[in-house]
Amino acid sequence: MVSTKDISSKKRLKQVKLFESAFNLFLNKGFNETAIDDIVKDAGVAKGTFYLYFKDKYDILDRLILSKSCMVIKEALENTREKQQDDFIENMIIFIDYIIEYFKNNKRLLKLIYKNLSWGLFRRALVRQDEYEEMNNLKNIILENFKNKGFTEDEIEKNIFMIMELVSSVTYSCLILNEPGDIDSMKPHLFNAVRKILTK
Amino acid sequence: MVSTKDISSKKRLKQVKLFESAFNLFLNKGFNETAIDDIVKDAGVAKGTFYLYFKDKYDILDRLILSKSCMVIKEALENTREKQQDDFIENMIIFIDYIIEYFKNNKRLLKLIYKNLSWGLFRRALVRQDEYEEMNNLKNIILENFKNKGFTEDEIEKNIFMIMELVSSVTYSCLILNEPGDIDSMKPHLFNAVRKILTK
Amino acid sequence: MVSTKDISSKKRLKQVKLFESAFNLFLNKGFNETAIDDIVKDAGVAKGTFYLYFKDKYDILDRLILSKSCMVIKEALENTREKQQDDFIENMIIFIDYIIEYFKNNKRLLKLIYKNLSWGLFRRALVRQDEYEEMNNLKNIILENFKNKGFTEDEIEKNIFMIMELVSSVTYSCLILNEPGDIDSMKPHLFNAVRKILTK
Amino acid sequence: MVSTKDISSKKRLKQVKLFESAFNLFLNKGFNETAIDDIVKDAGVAKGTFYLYFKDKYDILDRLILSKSCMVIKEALENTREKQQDDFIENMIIFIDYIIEYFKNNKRLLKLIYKNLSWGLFRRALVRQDEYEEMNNLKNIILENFKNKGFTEDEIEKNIFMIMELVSSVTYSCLILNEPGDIDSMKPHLFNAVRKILTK
DNA sequence: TATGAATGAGCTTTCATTCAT
DNA sequence: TATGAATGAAAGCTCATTCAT
Repeated sequence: MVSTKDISSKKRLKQVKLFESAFNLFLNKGFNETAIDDIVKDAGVAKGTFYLYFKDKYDILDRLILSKSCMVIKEALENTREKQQDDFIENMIIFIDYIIEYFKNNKRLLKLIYKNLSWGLFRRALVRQDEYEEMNNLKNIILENFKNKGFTEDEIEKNIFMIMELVSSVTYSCLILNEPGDIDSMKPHLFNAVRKILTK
Repeated sequence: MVSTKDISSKKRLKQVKLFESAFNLFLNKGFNETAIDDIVKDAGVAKGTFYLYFKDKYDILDRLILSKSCMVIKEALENTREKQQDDFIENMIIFIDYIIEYFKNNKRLLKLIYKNLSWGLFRRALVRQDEYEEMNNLKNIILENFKNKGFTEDEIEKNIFMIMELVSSVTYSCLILNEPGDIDSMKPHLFNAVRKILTK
Repeated sequence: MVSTKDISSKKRLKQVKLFESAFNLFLNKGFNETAIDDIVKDAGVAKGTFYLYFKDKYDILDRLILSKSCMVIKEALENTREKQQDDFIENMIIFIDYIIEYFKNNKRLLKLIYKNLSWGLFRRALVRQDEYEEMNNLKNIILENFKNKGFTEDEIEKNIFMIMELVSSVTYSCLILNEPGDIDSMKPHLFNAVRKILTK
Repeated sequence: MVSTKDISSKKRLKQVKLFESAFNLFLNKGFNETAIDDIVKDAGVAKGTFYLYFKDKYDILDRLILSKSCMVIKEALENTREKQQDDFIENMIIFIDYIIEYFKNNKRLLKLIYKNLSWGLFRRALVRQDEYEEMNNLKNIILENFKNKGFTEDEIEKNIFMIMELVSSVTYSCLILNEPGDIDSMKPHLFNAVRKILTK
């Protein structure tokens, strides 16, 4: 006899398999170069099954990007909490550095999610409070600390947004296009800029 | 009697027509949604003629982006020279503001060239000295002035690069995604960040 | 109710229809003059269906040639066995004559498969033992008999090869190009040559 | 002042250049893979000029094959006359061996002209008495000698035709397809077959 | 004679999506 | 839920040939 939970698991299994197959193929072949056919063959399910769980190729990509981005940000936040400093600006630098180092080792993931690694995503990730309660707490701590420095809440949000845009855009350019050079020689200037932006 | 120049003009005419048709279609329908068929029909030439002048759809896009970006940058530089201030940081702000305002009125162009409006492109534009001699002069003036402020040449290049990335990325996000809000309420913070980055 | 076999049959039906359409069109219009479009229209299936069953136009041609060649050779072998003589050389002549007569009535087929009607094909046909068990038996009998005549196995293979090349090439020339004349006035000389080659 | 002959030479020059370019490209890229565009670019003339001298791509191929085949046959005949033996069958073997050895060193040429290297071509070559007077003399000698052996003229022509077909077809198969093996291990059997056919 | 820009029908191939089972 | 055969519009691109100059 099979329990309801087992059926649900079995059902979920195909979805998970499709998700993983799509992820691997997008990373290795690229999004445009991957056909639905490739995904279902890799996942070992029928073509129709794909459309049972996902609207289309862009649907699975979006979900993939959200999932992977959340993971990276969560990791970065956890790492920052572990190494927590007194100076909140330095915590920000640690957070940024973790993300940069992560993508240095996962360039293909960076390529895939680049266009969506932004404040918007960050916000979406923070909103999913059921999954990331802890993130929310941390976020509040960050906000609190900047307020103490004399920033308004609007200023904080906009500055964080700008920093996210700056960092992701520079990281992408250095790691993927090697423009204007390698990320390591860029880091001091980037961190410097971040520090300046965050200083009243 | 038809002069050699006229023949050459006639020849060029089709290329120009293709260029314009592609530009309009890319803007209105989007790049992926525009077929070569659409371009040649709009230009009123045969399909083969397209391949006489362009390698493929990406070739015409690249040339389009380069051409339009150069134009915007040139305009911005000219405008900056006209309104030239004593303070070079303020000149930079004027330059940036011009570009932002330009794209505020040409959102679809921004969408099209976003991924390529970067320092790399700027550099390519500057390199075309025959076309943009004046730009080169201005660039030298800028470099000279920052050196006086105590920046090394490396610092200048990297900071300008970061500012370009920051500005383009924030402009795109605000104008196209309206994220985290409208560009006008972002501007003060953005300009503030730029000023901080450019201050020793 | 539809059995599994019926579903499979239905599936196969389109492939068979494509096969037949391609065969007729190749015969009547020629290979190069036949477009995939022509084939699918004639078969009454969608273009994509063609690529479900065949890699490309050359794939269907190859399979067509193999199938038709096997058929002719099989018929010729069966006919030879029916009219079997004591003298093995005469059996060979009967075999050859059957093939010549066959193509006399199917000149367009000869045109289509000529380049591939060779010892290589013959060997491939013989190898398909599951489909042509009887052919294998006959082949063994032939080999056995020539060995008795004092030929080495190497000699037999090479002589059979040469005869196949000679016959197919002369048949093609006479039937298709009428060069140097009609096949019937060529036959005595051709058979004579074959007899000489097969005589120690 | 330019003489009529010079103009004619100049005119001929482009034709010759086209001929040579086509030959090299057909050999190196293959006939189907060579576009008229490739030929005219290589020859350094305009596209329209091609159609001034040749009907189409097949026209230039035909002329190429005829020209090159005549050359090979002429060389083979000259070589045979030099090494002339008393036995006319052995002269035939020398003639055949020369052609085989020639193509062993020019496999790509063999590939190109194979379908047309036949008795028909041989006859066409012999017919061009103005260009190949000597060939005609030799041909007559051959005919004379076989008549002495008791062959009718019809028998001679048909046997020579069969031998040409046999040799070219076997040579092609061995050299290009390596089927059923290399040409050198085939030669003894081939020459043996030729001798048998030519023996009353 | 010579040019070469222009043609445009034609090609093969892809692939997201559907739907009867 | 799950299948996978079938679809067919649409894509990018080629190239022999023409013709005004």
